[in-house]
Amino acid sequence: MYTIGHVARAASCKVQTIRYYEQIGLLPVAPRSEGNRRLYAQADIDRLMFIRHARELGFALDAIRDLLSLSDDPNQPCVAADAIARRQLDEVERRIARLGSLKTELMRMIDQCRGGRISDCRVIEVLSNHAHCMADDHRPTEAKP
Amino acid sequence: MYTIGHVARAASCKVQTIRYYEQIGLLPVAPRSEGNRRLYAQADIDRLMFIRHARELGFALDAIRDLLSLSDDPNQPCVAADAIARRQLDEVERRIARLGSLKTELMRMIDQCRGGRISDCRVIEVLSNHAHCMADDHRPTEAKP
DNA sequence: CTTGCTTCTACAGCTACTGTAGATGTTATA
DNA sequence: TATAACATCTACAGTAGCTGTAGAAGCAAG
Repeated sequence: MYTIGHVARAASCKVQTIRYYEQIGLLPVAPRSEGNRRLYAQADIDRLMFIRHARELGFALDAIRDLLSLSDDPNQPCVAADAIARRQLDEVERRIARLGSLKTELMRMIDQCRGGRISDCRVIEVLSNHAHCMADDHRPTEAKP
Repeated sequence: MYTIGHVARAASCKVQTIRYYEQIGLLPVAPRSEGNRRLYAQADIDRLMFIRHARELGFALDAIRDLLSLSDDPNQPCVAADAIARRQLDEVERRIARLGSLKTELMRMIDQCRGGRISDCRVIEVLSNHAHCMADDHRPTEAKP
C-alpha cells in the first residue's frame, strides 16, 4: 500500500488533485490507515496515470469517465463499449491529424531557421485551415446552433 | 468586415470567448462600427481558429501565445523562434505518440467487440504504461519537485 | 522529545471559459 | 414606418478542473 505522496510522485501530479479526483468519483474512495491516511494500491496508480495522460491530451473528465467505464465494467454489452470506443477513436484520430499538420509546419520552420530569419511563418495558416481540420463541427458543410 | 457572431460561428466558439481573448490580448482590440459593434477581418478569423484548434489539442493559452509570436514577429531572430518551435515540436511529438498508443488500443477493443464481450480491456494499461509515455517528467529517471 | 516532513480538512484562488441581466443596435415583417 | 425579433454591448456571476494556503494532527529520525 502506498501513501498519497508516493502516488502523486508516481503520476507527476499534486496531492490535492488526487483528493479532488476521489471527491468527484474518478478515483475510488481510498481506505484509510490507523492514523487516517489514504492508502493506495498499484491499480490506483495506474488509473491515476491514465487519467493524467488523458487530461494532458486534452480529454475532458467526462470523456475520461467514459473511457474508464470500458475497463471498470468489462462485461458490459459490446454495443455500449463499442459506441464509447468508436466515439473516442474518432476524436483521437482527429487530434492526431491536426497535431500532424502542426508538427509538419513546426519542422518546416525549424528547418528554415537555418537560413537566418523566419520571414513567412505559416503556423496560423496550418491550424486554422479547413483542409487540415477533420472535426465535423468545423467543416463548412455544417453549422452549429 | 465581419461581426462577432459571424466570427464565432466560423470558429465554432462562443461570442464571449472572443471578447475574452481580446481582453487578455490573444486577439487584437477590434475596431468598432458606428453603433459600437466589433468588426473583424479574415485574418482575425484565422487567428481565432488557430487558437481554438490549439486549445482543443490541449495547449495552454501561454503556449499558444508562444506559437502566435512566431507569426506575429516574423523578423525576430531565429534563435528565439527556433527555441519556441523546438519546444512546441517536442510537445507535439509526445502527444502524437501517446494518442497513437490510445488509438491502437481503442481499435483493438472495437475489433474484439465483434466476439461479443470485452473481457480484457487494457485501455488503462495502455495510457498508464511508462513504456508508452514519452514525457520526460513521467520517466522513472526523473522526479519532479 | 522535538524538529521537520507528510497528511488531514476546509476553503480561497486560479485559468479558461460560459451564462445571465439589462440596455442598446439592427433588421425583417406587417 | 412601426414594432417585433434578434444581435451585440457591458458587467459580473458561475463553472470545470485544478492549485495554493492555513491550521491541526500524524509520524520518523536524531
